[in-house]
Amino acid sequence: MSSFDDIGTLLPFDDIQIAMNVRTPLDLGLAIRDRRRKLGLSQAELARKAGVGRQWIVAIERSKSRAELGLVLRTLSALDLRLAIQPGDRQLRSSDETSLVDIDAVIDDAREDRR
Amino acid sequence: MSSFDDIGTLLPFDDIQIAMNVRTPLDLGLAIRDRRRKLGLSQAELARKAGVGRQWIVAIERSKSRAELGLVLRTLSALDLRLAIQPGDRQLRSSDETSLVDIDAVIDDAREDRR
DNA sequence: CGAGATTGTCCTCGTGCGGCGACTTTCCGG
DNA sequence: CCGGAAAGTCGCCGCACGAGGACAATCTCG
Repeated sequence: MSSFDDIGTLLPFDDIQIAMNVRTPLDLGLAIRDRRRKLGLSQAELARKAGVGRQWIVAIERSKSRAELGLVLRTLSALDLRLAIQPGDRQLRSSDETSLVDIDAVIDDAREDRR
Repeated sequence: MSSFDDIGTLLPFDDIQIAMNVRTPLDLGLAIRDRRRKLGLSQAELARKAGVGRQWIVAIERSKSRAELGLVLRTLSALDLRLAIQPGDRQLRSSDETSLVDIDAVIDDAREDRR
């Protein structure tokens, strides 16, 4: 799991992160942990502010693949982080037949459950 | 610092969306539907490419609050969309006591299940 | 070195997700 | 105006989520 795939995970942790791509749950976990620490919050505090269980924070920070969206959004909000959708790199036209993900790769991907 | 106070939700659907903020599951649903349409994909096709059930696409496009993160990421990937985390507007210092979300608001928020 | 906080694990339990099949309804072209 | 595709609904079912309690590791200070 190379930390630096592309643009993701860059923008060091020094002070502020300008932006960070989220391709996998791992990316998200790192971002959350990083931010939480910077804000000087404990997992318990963040959990309370975000309205989730403390356990859940632990799990999400360690790249929980199947966390539910609502909680993620609340957590990010509690950390004063924003989620943005941007167009990907691949420039596809209307009826481009690019095999985006495809079932095969997905099944493979589905294998990566925990950790 | 951020020159763009509210980059969210702007940038119409005309051709391309430069960026769109995701504050709620609804935002996500709209973005997905919009993008899918532009790519000329049916829900079934997208479902197959993203490796999710067709039902799930229906649900997510109509703002499903509790969808799981992994599927969302796969779907966005299938649509060639990127998720990015950005610092929020609120500039908090280390031990800022800003009541971010707080349990009360959360319970309230939890009420908004479907639609 | 010990006390308290912080983090991580294990467990149980209830609730709902997500996939799938089967329809129904809406949309759209010819 | 008809027929087929796309979109949406309903029900069933297995399985994992997420909360919370109890504890075990760390960490951090005084």
